[in-house]
Amino acid sequence: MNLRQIEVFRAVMLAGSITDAARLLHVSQPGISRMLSHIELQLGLKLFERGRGRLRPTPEAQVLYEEVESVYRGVRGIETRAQALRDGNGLRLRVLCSPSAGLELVPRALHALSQRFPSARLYMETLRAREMVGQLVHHEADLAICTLPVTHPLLTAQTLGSWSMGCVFPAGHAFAQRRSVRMADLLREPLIAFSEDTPQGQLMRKAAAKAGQVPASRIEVRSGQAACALVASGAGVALVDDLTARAWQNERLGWRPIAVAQAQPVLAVRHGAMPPSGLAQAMVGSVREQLKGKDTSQP
Amino acid sequence: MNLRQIEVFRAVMLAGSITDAARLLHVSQPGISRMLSHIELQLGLKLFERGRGRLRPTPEAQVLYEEVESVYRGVRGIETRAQALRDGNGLRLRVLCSPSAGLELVPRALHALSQRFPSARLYMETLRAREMVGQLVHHEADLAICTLPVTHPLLTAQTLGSWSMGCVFPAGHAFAQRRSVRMADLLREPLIAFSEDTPQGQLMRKAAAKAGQVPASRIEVRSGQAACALVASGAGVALVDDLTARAWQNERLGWRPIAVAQAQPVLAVRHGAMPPSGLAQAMVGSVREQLKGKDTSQP
DNA sequence: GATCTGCATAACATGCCGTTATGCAAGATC
DNA sequence: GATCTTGCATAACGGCATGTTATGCAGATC
Repeated sequence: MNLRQIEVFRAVMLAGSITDAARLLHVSQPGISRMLSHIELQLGLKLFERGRGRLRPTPEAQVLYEEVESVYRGVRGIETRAQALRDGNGLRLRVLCSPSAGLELVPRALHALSQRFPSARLYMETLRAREMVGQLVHHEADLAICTLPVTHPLLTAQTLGSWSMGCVFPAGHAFAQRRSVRMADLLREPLIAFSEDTPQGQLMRKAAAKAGQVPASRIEVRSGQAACALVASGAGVALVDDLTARAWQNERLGWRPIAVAQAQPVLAVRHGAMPPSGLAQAMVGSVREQLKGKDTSQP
Repeated sequence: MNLRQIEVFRAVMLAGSITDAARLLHVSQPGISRMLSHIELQLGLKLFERGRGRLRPTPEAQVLYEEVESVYRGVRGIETRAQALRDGNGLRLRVLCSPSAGLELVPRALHALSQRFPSARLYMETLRAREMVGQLVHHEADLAICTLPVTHPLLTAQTLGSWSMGCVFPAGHAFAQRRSVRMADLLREPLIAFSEDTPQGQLMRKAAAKAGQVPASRIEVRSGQAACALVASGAGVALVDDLTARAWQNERLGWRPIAVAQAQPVLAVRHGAMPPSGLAQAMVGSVREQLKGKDTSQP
């Protein structure tokens, strides 16, 4: 018994006549007549008594009808569930991100995503790389937006865009007049920067070496947040990633890119064995959009 | 989403690959491939990730699969239920019968029916006409086997065969030598017969009038059972319906038809608005078979 | 690099399911 | 009781879903 047969049988039971069932299903009467005969033949059951100008269901038909109705509801349930999945509902998306991406990039991307999928259930958490790996591997999160390469045999990564080092300074500073800041210029400023045992510190050291300069920092920090906070309180200028810099900029704080800074990738990382949900793919696209629009917003 | 699509999606989820799903469904691989693409297009959902030589279900597919599995089970339930109905299971048959039919005719018919439908649930009850009508009208019974005409606007009747009056006598009686007994012969015997205010009494009176005879009965009874019991204890010979006579005959009791007796109908009566179940129709056929075979069994 | 496995596409056959036209039987109407 | 209306069945036909075989391509395997 196929689904069309179930629909037809149900319609005839509901309508009480072949003609009305045809109207209910928006098809012609002979189609229903033939289909019904075929159903009875195939089931080996007489479902309706013809005659006296009316169609009367046999007891067998009434028993079968209960089963048929439940299947019909089930099929409607599939359609409904599929619609919900298209709308991003029925599945949650758990996004992890590194601290710098969690300030502006991922929040903006998630906001855009929630506009596109109003009924989606979204979760976000800011973590260090080590913990990200654990959660992704154990399916405790679906997607991670990272600013540093993450390697693990079970995980797959995808480049979404890039970030680089930038210089943060108080609003009135002379750097505000330039389009970019060279490493050499930083030597003459009270510098706040990442310790060399942090990943960002390593990058900064390489960039400085490339420029032939070794800026000695007065104050060392272990997060872009701390660096920006120090700059905001007047402690000097800072070398931080541009993702963090952008998030902190306001009327008291400015930033400019570093001239020779090397671009670093922003990565989407997920479990390799489980294909991404449509929502996860949309999130990846949303982050990519945010990174693409980045260059035009400020300097 | 139609049923074939549900089957195909389920098979692919179970088999883990398109090729194996095709094997599972005993069709060719390209058919499944095209069908699966069509399903994804129609649902607007990416259900599987192709690549790396393997098919991996997306989270959406896994969510949908639960719904699909329940519908699939439901459809299997319909098939199973239809099979049960074909076997006479899943529906009960409640048969009423008049006392004379309840002695042998209906029991034999029900026995034959239970052979044909080993798993059917059958009920039988012996009632007077008045109570039969009430139970049939209120759907408390499905079918009645009557030996007297029953009329009611909601009920429909169908003739299955006929019965007539017969003569019951002790084993050694001279009647045993004849093929039939004439009314005139009964005048010379001590007669036990139905009171004239019973339907059977009326019939007997008419038959006697037709033969120009008026047998005066020594003992009057109101049931064929009582008449046969009296004959068995030696009280005389009796005029009873041949259905009852046949049931009572043994080495101590014989019976012969009455020569001029008029045939009376055996009727199947049921509710007019509700079509009969297949089981009820089979029961009607079974009773008809019993009545057909009746003439060959005895005298 | 050769081979094998798995999926996609093309081209074609077939049967289900839709259509319109029409006939017949049974109530309904006058 | 003749006629009209209503409801179902049948015939004849067309399109699309669903099957087939042949073949190409990509990635895994040895």
